[in-house]
Amino acid sequence: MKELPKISEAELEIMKVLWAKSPQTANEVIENLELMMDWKPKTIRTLINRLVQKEAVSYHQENGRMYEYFPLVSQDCYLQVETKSLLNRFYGAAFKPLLVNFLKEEKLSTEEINELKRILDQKTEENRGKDR
Amino acid sequence: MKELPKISEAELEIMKVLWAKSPQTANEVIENLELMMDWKPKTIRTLINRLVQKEAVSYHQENGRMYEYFPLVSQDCYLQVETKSLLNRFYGAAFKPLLVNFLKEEKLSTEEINELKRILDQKTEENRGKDR
DNA sequence: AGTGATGGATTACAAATGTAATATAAGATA
DNA sequence: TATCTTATATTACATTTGTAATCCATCACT
Repeated sequence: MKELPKISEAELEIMKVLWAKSPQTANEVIENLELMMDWKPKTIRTLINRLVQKEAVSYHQENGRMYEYFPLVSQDCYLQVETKSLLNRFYGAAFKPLLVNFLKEEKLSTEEINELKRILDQKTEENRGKDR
Repeated sequence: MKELPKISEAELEIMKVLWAKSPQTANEVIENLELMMDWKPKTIRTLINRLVQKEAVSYHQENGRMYEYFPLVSQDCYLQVETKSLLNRFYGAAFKPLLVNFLKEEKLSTEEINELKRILDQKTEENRGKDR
């Protein structure tokens, strides 16, 4: 249970790129992001460096002079923490209203609904015997 | 569809207090928060003022010289926006993985599971005929 | 070897945020 | 009415974030 570094909005874009594929050189990350984000290359390098400082990202210098960057925190881990944080910010741990709101608001395809139901069924199973 | 003001982490604590009960005077808000937050009264007033500037909160001067503050944005509205924002930050609108992760991680009581299933059933109904 | 290009390190600077203190004005009090 | 309280308004200042530009070292080329 290590402390997760606080990753800002802009920095998160970098993380997403590295989560999608890693390691990547700074230039690769820049190439990926320039399209979407309209950021200057220098800006992107700054963000990468900040992530390194925060120990959310690290790098090694495999072959040449260029670094290859890779994430130190997993997307899963981060998502969990962020989700809980959203919850806590709102309800102090009462997650259900969020979920309910969430489900009601989103337009889900029949297939998606079925997948979610399957997950819920599985949780019902998990509860059987423990939950009484 | 008005633009929702960006509410910071600390400011959100104020909002929570006002969402729980409003209107409240600054002093009431302070009383509520000093326990939880270990903030100086002046700090809390600053936060309230910033929320007023951002038009997330307003006030009227009902009886005495003290203002009574109340939220201008509803918790529901804010929660929706924030949830979508969390989604977008992670998946760029592909919400399903979040939901799945969410459901998997949380320990739900049987009753809660059933409530969620009911909602999903209802959505299945809504989709019938439209979704094919 | 000298020079230019380029990656990485350092520095810059405004806006937002966290965290208050000081100043002011208007009731409460003597 | 002069003064003290106290609520509100204004100001302060460090840190984080967004958004880069400049500096420095090294590799590539002539």
